[in-house]
Amino acid sequence: MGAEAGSGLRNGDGDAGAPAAGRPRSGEAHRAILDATLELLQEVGFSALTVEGVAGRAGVGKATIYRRWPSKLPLVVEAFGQLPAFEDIDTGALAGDLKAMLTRYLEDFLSTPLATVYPSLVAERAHNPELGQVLDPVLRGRRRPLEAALQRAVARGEIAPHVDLDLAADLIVGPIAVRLFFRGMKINPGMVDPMVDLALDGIRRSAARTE
Amino acid sequence: MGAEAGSGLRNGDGDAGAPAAGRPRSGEAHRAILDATLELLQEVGFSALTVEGVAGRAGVGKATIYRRWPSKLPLVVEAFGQLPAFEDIDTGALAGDLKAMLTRYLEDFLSTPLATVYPSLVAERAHNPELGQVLDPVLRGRRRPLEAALQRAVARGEIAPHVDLDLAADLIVGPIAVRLFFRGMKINPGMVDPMVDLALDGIRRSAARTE
DNA sequence: ATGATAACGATACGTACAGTATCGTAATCG
DNA sequence: CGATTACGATACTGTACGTATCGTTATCAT
Repeated sequence: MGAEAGSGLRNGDGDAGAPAAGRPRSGEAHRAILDATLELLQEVGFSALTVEGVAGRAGVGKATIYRRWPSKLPLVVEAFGQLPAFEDIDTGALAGDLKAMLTRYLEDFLSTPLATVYPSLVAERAHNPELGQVLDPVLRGRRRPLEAALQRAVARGEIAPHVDLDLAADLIVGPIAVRLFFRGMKINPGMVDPMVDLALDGIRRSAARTE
Repeated sequence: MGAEAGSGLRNGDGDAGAPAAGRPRSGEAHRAILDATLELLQEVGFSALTVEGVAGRAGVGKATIYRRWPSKLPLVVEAFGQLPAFEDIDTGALAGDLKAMLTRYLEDFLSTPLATVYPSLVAERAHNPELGQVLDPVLRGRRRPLEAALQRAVARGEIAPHVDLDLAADLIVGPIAVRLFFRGMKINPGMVDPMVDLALDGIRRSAARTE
């Protein structure tokens, strides 16, 4: 459950300390398994991914996989952790930061299996609390750059100090999540600018009192 | 693929027209299957739901299920269609409408399997285009009341006429979707008001010019 | 060197479930 | 009343999970 290899009883390559008797685990096999997992996730998606398929693609026995990961799910979680997340970009202004970061992130969705793996893990977590405990820290780390940009904006005075930044981050990411996962819309980098602008300025007409 | 029973070649109970020879399909069995599907979805979630389990719970043979739905997925889609969606509430003001509708909707998440079924279907659709064609119209219908409330606000002058209402709806729903599905947060009706307020007013400080 | 240990790829196995096919039975139409 | 079709039940095939067991190979301790 650590940040390293998972829940195997042995150490793969990093994390020296215990000497360990017998043949050490092959870091090469470890990487081959994760690479094959990502490849197959991209090709067939999560639900059609089989451990036997991963073993075959990686040139590895099934036991070698089950020796490291207790089931298909933790394996996919670890492979998912290697996919790109938000990357912090500091343009000096909130709107510029957000637009640059989101544009970059959406590009990753076109070149990686993020678009299929992400919802699969989320769906599994919906009725699998254990997965949540492993997945949530990963997801939280992925959006930290977004929170950093918002904090810079507070320091700059662009955001009022009382604003809930956690909620603000959800407001920024929300429309993308909805369109990508719930509505299956194609990803178009041109949709980023109006999205960010609306989240920053709000839906309601600012210069009109209703009554 | 219609709005009725799915893709069976016979008609269940509604839609008179063809006389049909032989024993008619049992509407009772139809309902028992859908009810059992929803029960099991709530109990074990989507991925652990088996057609055999549904048949057993419904007191029905497996063939009776496959005679009406070609596979597990369309069955779940139809069961999903019976779950509650947004309900239009007109309070006379945009903020009131949205807060009331979202509060009501979140309550439904606590009393139905919405919270597990929704992400499961979405995940499956991510790498299953056929499902998207069946699911998307259902999802679009579910949020129509939300769009209606936004249109009323435009007519009232609460929203500037040039605002993209489709995007605005995503901005309203986004934070809930993110928190519920991606972050696995508990549902708290008290989170609705600040959520709506932030989406309406925007993240950026309105009375401050950055430079 | 050599023996103990453990991972390696390969493969066989038991279990579970999807989806199909086939029972004998029951309901509806002409 | 006979033709037709759905019914619940059950047997069947195929696939994939997860476990166990091959003989082999790499590393450590002696």
